[in-house]
Amino acid sequence: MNDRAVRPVARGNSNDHVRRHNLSTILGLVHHARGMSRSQLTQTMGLNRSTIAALVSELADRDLVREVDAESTFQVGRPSPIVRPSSTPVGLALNPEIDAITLGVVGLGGVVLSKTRHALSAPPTAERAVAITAGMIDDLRPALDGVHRITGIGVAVPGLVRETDGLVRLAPHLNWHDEPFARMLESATGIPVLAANDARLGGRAESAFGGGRGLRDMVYFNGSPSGIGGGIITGGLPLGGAEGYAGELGHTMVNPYGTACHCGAVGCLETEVRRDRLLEVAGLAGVEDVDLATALTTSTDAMVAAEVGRQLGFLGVALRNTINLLNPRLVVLGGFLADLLAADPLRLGDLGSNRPLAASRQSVDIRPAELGADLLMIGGAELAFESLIADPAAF
Amino acid sequence: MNDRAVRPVARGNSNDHVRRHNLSTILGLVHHARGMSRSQLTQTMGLNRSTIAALVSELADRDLVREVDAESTFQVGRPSPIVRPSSTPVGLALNPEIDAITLGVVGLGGVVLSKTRHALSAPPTAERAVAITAGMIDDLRPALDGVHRITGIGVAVPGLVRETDGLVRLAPHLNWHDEPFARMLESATGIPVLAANDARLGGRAESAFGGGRGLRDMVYFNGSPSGIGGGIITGGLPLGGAEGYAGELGHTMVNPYGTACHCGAVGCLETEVRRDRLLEVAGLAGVEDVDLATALTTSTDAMVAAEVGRQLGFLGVALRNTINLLNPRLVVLGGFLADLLAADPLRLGDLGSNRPLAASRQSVDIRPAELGADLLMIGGAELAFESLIADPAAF
DNA sequence: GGCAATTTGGTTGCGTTGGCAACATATTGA
DNA sequence: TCAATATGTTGCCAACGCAACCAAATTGCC
Repeated sequence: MNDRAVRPVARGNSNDHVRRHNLSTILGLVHHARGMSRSQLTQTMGLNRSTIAALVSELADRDLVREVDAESTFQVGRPSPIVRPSSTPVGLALNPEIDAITLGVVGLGGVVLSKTRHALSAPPTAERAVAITAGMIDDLRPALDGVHRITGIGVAVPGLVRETDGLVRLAPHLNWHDEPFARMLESATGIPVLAANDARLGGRAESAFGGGRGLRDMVYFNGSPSGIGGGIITGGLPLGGAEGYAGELGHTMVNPYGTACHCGAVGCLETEVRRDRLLEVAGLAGVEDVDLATALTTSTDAMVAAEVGRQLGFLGVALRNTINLLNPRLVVLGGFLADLLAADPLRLGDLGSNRPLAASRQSVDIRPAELGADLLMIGGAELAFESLIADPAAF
Repeated sequence: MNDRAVRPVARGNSNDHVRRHNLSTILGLVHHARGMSRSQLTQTMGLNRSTIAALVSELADRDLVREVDAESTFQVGRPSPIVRPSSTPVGLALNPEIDAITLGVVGLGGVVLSKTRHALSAPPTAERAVAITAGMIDDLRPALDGVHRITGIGVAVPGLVRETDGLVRLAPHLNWHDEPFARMLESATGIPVLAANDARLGGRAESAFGGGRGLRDMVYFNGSPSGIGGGIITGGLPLGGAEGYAGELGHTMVNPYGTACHCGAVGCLETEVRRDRLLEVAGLAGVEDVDLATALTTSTDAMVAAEVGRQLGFLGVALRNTINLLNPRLVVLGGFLADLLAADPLRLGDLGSNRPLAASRQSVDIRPAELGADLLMIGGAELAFESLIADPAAF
């Protein structure tokens, strides 16, 4: 591992890049804010009015944004037209799981237009997942043709994904090992495919449209039935690391005398903090459509309180490490970790003997996720929109 | 903490910015590579020859770089002149410690031109540190005047520093609490001052001129007599977090049954992995100028081996967490952690029951620091050069 | 030693592009 | 009607890419 890759950061900038950058910035702002007035754009970007007008009109010509008259601004002066994302471009978001494959059609602004769930009796192989997805997309096509344009497919994978090429290194519950899933789906559908870890995409979604809107530094912890993952945003950008494996919060060591984890280590967060154990002590094992949060908050059972306390203790260790390491402005807890937070909100606010350094602690908020069931659809679509937003003129 | 700061990332780009960006990129490349040929610059930046020539000549006019003839390139064709950083601009690097204040004069390219150590009998107050530093700078001025130009002062503080304004939140060993050190030194000297945590600056130095050259994702662990700190580089940039407190690797939980730490938590890395304990078991407590690495590697004492093993175990926990969280290409161990690594290099290569996820583990190297005693001078100077490199035309 | 091949530099001028300032105009609330 | 805010249009300027020319320096072959 001595390749010493020359960093491609050092790029020269030319006039071409300027326009690309400006178009990209406008589309990104409009996408994430779901619409802004032209004067707001002018202010935010610090460019001239005429320049903004020209840029917006180019985006409108390409049907990437639409200008609509503002209604009742309640302020003096000529009203500035609102620039909204066009509904023409859509991203497809895919989430293969052990018991189903979910495909979403998502518009700019993170609007989920439709969501289709294909139930499965057994975990699919990569080949089968590709075939099923291709079929689902074919079924969608009549409804999309002529109205929408697909910009790409973003896959939220419950496992480790090499983001450079979408190789699924390991998805333990799907039993996928080194499957070049993105490439496979790309050749089956002819649509550009990007893939990433599901929790990382959840983090991007929360950052763009959830509790992390406008924040440059946040961490998302996702608690799923099969484990704990995470997504980190620093400096306003998702933190990927060398190959896109960053954010594995579930494998933080929280208990040296804990259980052995499938990853080969001992006492990982995800071996100690588990949804199934909470269901078990709450007497909800096997029940469908459980409301874990209310079950935990209303329980008077000492066993439940003990297990909640135990798990919050371990979660606190991971929070402490993460806050010390990354100094985020916000930590978002999603999935069953939000239920755990609801069960004892004060516990994580203080963190007791797991206190991060005072300075970092004072500037951080710990909150439940705002986005619900559409989280992974929105996150996946962020991937699908990535190249569109990076260079709108190319579309 | 609900300020929801609007991210100032969304900046428009104008033609002015293009030139600024290009000048900055060239100066940054030349600084970090300590010289590149013009044709290399042309290739790396992807701009036209004439453009590079014009940009380089502007930098040369401002005496920020110098073009010298290349000697013996061993390849056909007209040799391309080497663009080297000029020695005129210098950054001052300051490192206040409990027993001394060290001030360095550093040229572009990270070349330490001089280093002055002012020994102290007791830890200085912030006021006294400012006064001493101002005196040291006055003493330097005759030698600098007419030859060098000071671009700024970068302070490496052994404590938590709010990087936005250089407020020292807490430097436990200096006993500083909320001292606006950067502002104080700025008004005393009239020179722009930036301050940051010492380990973070060490990480920047290793990233720019040490083992991390050219790598976009690395982590630096620094083991000092007073504790363990760290610096993180992701995507080629130092990771600061919301207020610049990121990188506190010393407060990762490694032992839930460990010692209480001054930070209020229990079992932090820096309470379990300590230089003084190593010195003690090696029978070197109180000895001056110890060579801990050789002492540890040559020792046949079982006590020494046991303590080394114990500490490497805890260090392994922190490494595992960090590698899982950040997926770095390289982990650099500095200070006494490098000695610990030397004592048993294989142990950290494997990490045993503290194995990071296979994918992240396969792509990471763990190596000792390359930069020696000048580490903090070089890191501090990086701060001092920051504004110069960001906008060379302003100087 | 001489010559071709190769690589890069120096200079100039042209064309393209994007951003900005200035002017005139439109819309709204008080 | 006025003040405030915003848009539309036009002409100018700065920066860069590129092409074309010539010059320079080096290697390697004859």
